[in-house]
Amino acid sequence: MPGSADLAVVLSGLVLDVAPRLLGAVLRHGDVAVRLTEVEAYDGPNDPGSHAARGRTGRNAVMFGPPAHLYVYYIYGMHHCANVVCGAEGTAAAVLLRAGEVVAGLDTARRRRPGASDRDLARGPARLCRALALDRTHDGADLTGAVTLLLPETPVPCTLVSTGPRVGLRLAAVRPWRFWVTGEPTVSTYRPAAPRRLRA
DNA sequence: CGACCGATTTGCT
DNA sequence: GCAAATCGGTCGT
Repeated sequence: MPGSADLAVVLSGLVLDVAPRLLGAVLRHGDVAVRLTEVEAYDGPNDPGSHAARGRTGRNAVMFGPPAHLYVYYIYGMHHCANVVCGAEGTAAAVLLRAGEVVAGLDTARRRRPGASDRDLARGPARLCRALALDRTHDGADLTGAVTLLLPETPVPCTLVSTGPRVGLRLAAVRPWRFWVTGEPTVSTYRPAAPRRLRA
């Protein structure tokens, strides 16, 4: 039976091994809980698509810290996205939590996402943060306090895990480091990275 | 200090 | 299908 002590051990592994093991895990904040159905791996400074690609900065410092902590960043002036820090301390690997299914606190999640269908409540990285009310104040939080992560008792079998290119990146999007539970309706729709607008 | 741009979502055409 | 919304991180002058 996986206790909280095991979490950091599991997450300290190689990010490509850890990412699929997060599928089916339950992330809880307050009364809202989300079962993860889609994640994306980022491999620290070795990965051109990672926030850590250009070394440690004020924003990404948490990525360089110990595993089993939350890295939450703010983007596009209006959205938050949450990652779970993986790998040994100093490796700066992380797994972006792209989508999930709300399995508890449905009413609270619906209030936070007015107009959204239940399926869409946490379908997308920024939507997931909105449903769980995660923001920059949770950056660096360990996963045993206000926010918890519970690994599945039995991992989602690899026959039910699909992989594909990462979403929304300009660089290295082609690496098949996105993992999702095959057939899950809460998985976000694939969108290739937007082409750069030509400058006049 | 100024300019550029992003691991997105939403709404309108 | 496409562009707007909106701001902090990062880099160049």
